[in-house]
Amino acid sequence: MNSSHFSISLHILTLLDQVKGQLLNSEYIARSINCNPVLVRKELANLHKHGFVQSKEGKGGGSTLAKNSADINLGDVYRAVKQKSLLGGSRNEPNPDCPVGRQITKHLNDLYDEAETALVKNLSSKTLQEFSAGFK
Amino acid sequence: MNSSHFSISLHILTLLDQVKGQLLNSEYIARSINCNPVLVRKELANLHKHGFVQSKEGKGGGSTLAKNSADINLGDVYRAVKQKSLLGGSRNEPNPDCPVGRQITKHLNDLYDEAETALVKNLSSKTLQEFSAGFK
DNA sequence: TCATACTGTAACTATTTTTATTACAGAACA
DNA sequence: TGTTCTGTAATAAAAATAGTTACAGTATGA
Repeated sequence: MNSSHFSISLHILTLLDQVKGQLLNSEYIARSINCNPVLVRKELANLHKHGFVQSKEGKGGGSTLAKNSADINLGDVYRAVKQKSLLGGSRNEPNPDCPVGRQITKHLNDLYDEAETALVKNLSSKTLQEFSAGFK
Repeated sequence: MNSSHFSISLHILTLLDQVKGQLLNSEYIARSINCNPVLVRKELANLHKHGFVQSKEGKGGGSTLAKNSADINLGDVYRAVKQKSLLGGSRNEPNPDCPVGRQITKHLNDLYDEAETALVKNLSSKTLQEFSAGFK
């Protein structure tokens, strides 16, 4: 993927959890993250698509969590946010005339899938509520 | 890190294991990977620094494994190759005036460290020999 | 009903990161 | 002593990422 998506999404979700149902707009969130509001809105669009947040358009609008933070686990967030494999994905095709080059993409993908599964499993053991509770 | 480093390093190590002690030069390796030979030499320099390969300069030179592939595990390779945290690392500092912004970097880093440890543990359960044996 | 303040999205620009290229000194070899 | 490598630096090109501008559509309330 691109790791900052996950950071930004988690930052957003944490903010939304902290304010308990209050609507936050993209400008406010962007100031906390210190990034562009459009980037926040794009990230929110993705979180919305995956059912983590609800948004309200128009004046006084903003976003809020669509479910209880205890029911959101970080592995699910990771999967929702993920765009491409964490490892892997070189831009050049290895040489098909080389026995190693011909097969390595598949072998690497298998390896990466397994490794990433282990990572996601770890993340899945934590809820947003737990993560958010660490902030005082 | 930058995931292609790991892919390239593993590709190199696999090639070196396949030819069992024969010296391979960076040009040959680069053709299999389909990348620039200088990139291969840089990657080899790092693998050399971490004791995975030996190199011989001069005419007829090249590289070879510095130890038995059964004694190289993929978690160690990952750690040798890793340059920065897999997740995390956004380029802007979150807002220190926001309670969430002020603390999130640390919280994210802790989270990422644990998740990455799970991933490395998975990789560590596999040796280069096993990986390389998958190629026929 | 109209000004205001949002979201959602697209198009474009800027910045940063990654990869490729060029170049060359020094090593080993025949 | 010419050739073929490594090792490394400097630079250029390409790709990925983030930021900006712009604007249509939606809700709000004076």
